[in-house]
Amino acid sequence: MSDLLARLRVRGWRMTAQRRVVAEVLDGDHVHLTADEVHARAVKRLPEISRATVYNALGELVSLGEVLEVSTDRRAKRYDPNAHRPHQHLVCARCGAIRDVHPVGDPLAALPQAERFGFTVSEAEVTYRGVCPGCVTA
Amino acid sequence: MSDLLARLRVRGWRMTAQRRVVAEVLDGDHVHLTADEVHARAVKRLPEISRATVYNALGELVSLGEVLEVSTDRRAKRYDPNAHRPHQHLVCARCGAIRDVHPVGDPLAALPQAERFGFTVSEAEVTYRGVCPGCVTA
DNA sequence: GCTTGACTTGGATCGAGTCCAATGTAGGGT
DNA sequence: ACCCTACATTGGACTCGATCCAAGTCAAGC
Repeated sequence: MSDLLARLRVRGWRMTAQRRVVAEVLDGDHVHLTADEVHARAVKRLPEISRATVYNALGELVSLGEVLEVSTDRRAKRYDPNAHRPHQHLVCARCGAIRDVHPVGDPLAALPQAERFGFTVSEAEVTYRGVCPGCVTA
Repeated sequence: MSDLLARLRVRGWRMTAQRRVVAEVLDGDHVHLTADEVHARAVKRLPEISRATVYNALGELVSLGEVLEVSTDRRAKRYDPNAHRPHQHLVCARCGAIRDVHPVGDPLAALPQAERFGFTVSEAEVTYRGVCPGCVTA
């Protein structure tokens, strides 16, 4: 879909085989992969790629703002390639499945000035928790 | 303030020296301590208490609903003794300070049925991020 | 094509948390 | 008061995700 590779090249991101593969993995499915899952998929295309490189590449994509980090629990961080549109996450408490969701209104607006305690508040991150259809019936 | 110890006893929580100390630490200051910080304070009163025991006690207080777990980043979980009133958290991106805040309205209500994808949604956890007054001037 | 500064590697290391078998003890029963 | 036993504690080993590092490799500008 989105031409992540092209955008990265334009922004002067030094392109290597490893980085290309990582970017391609993320640009493919719009699921929320862990670093290890990204590594597993990357290995299929480039067997020698190391975990450290995957971590490096992911970290850079995050600081470039092309990918979002999501940590909904104490397990592995997940990487969300859908960085272009603001959204929140809905997580299944049983199986850990994650969906992007779009609540109405700006969650930041719900925090009155009096509740900001002098902070410069820049972001509101909402995690909805529940049980997904699959886990309810199972 | 809240008589955590009394409530625990009433609920049949088997009381040991270690558990008492952990409960007292949490009931004292209303700050958001990590497990290690709880342990450090507990050791002052009961030098032999082990980390594992602190983890056990904290875990039980959480499942009893007397304490909330807060993980705002990839670092250590923090424990929030203010479980009796619903609230959200405001976190300083620089120093990690946490404040309890009370946004207006129910964040759960902001998620339309169409955005729930068949999940049974039970909870909305909001983390506001920003920079605290101390870190802005520093 | 050379050069060089940036990238990659894998193995060591780290930090938070969990697990476990051995030991200790709270609290109900008598 | 004392005993029993089910439950709690201990600390050291272990897990898991992530980060660090020094040595080797390579993309891209000249």
